[in-house]
Amino acid sequence: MGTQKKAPIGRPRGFDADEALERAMRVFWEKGYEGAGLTDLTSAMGITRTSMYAAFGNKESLFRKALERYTEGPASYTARALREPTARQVAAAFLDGSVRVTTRPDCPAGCLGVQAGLAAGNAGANARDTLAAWRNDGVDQLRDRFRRAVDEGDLPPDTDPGLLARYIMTVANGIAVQAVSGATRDDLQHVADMALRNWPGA
Amino acid sequence: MGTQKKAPIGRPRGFDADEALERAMRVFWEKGYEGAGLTDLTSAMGITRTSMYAAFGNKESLFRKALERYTEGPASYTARALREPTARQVAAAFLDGSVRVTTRPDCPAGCLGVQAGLAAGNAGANARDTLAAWRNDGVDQLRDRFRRAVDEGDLPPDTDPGLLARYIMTVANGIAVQAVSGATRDDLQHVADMALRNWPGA
DNA sequence: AAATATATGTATCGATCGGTACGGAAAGAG
DNA sequence: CTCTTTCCGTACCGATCGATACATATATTT
Repeated sequence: MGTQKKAPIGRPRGFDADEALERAMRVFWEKGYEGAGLTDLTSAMGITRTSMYAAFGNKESLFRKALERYTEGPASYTARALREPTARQVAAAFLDGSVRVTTRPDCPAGCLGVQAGLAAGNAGANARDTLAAWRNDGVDQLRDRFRRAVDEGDLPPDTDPGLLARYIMTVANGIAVQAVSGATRDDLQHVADMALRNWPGA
Repeated sequence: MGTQKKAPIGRPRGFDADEALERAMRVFWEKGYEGAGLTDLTSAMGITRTSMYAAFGNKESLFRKALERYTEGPASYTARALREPTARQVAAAFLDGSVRVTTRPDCPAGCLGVQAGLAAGNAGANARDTLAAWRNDGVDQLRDRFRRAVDEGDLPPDTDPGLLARYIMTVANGIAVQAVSGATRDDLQHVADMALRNWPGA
């Protein structure tokens, strides 16, 4: 008994959709939304155009799913950082995570959420807006967490949680740009440390 | 006597090349290298494809010239900042300039040197590398200036000029990303101020 | 077995990409 | 004037863009 998964009707797909999405994420990460062609994507995914469209809809929705996977995979340090006990530890974990992810030797340099589409033509406008919303969502999450820290007395009462969140995200975004410019992990870890030397209240 | 400019032989061009380059720069700034099509560029420049190729070579060299114009125009705050008397003032002028340029109401949001091509496909690889070199050149200039400040006793002798330069550029790059994410000039000015609170030695 | 439903592979669509061939137009040189 | 040089406008090139039509293959359902 229990929920036995019934085999879906029709011919089963001949590839692992998760694995294919992972590959697509890497391509978007490395080449950006507009720079990643369907040929790049499908050849990296190991499937044909037809299979991609059947499984993921179109390029734009493939990109959105790839961004979700990025959020829950490489960028999961964000959610972990938010659970740190103090605001200072939240900020440190967030920046350290940014440094590590943007300089992983087995992944493209930089951050998918930044470099996949800061500026775009008509074809990439939706992806660009999706990414801007993604980044702003990160700021909001940090702000809410810092607001709680103020309420709890973890941060001084005159602290501006929104400003602090914007500041941390700004440094993280800058780290992503520097990573794709060739800065090393050591370089950026020192930058992240320096960015936290002016932490309020301590 | 004197250098009297002799009219060039052949039909004179019917447009202002500087003005056309300025327009092209705006398009690259707004849409990025890959996102800016020849149709976007030439229609904004007010000239035909043929005239563009005759005057600027091709898309890539047009982009390089547009980046030079950006350096000497909107991004000229960098050269001015480097001439400030103290390292602290250099850093403050550089970040303030970043904030102002990336949030000008009459220009696209963000920084051309960042958003025009962080990630790119094969077609934009050269532009991406050109931009990375441009950003790294900025870091080098800041580092040299801070190194001089250490020599002059303006900064403590144990200061790492390269780290300080990387830090300032990281914040500036992050400001550019945040500007294109919708952050306001006030938001980012506060971020810039916060980034300088941990200035070494004072 | 036949019927149905989904996946795959090929071959291609119209649109757009960056780049150009070619002929006419507008200037100086003779 | 004619000749030469350069610029401009049209019309077009092959390549690539994202997306699809169609036939075939492989599964479940009846």
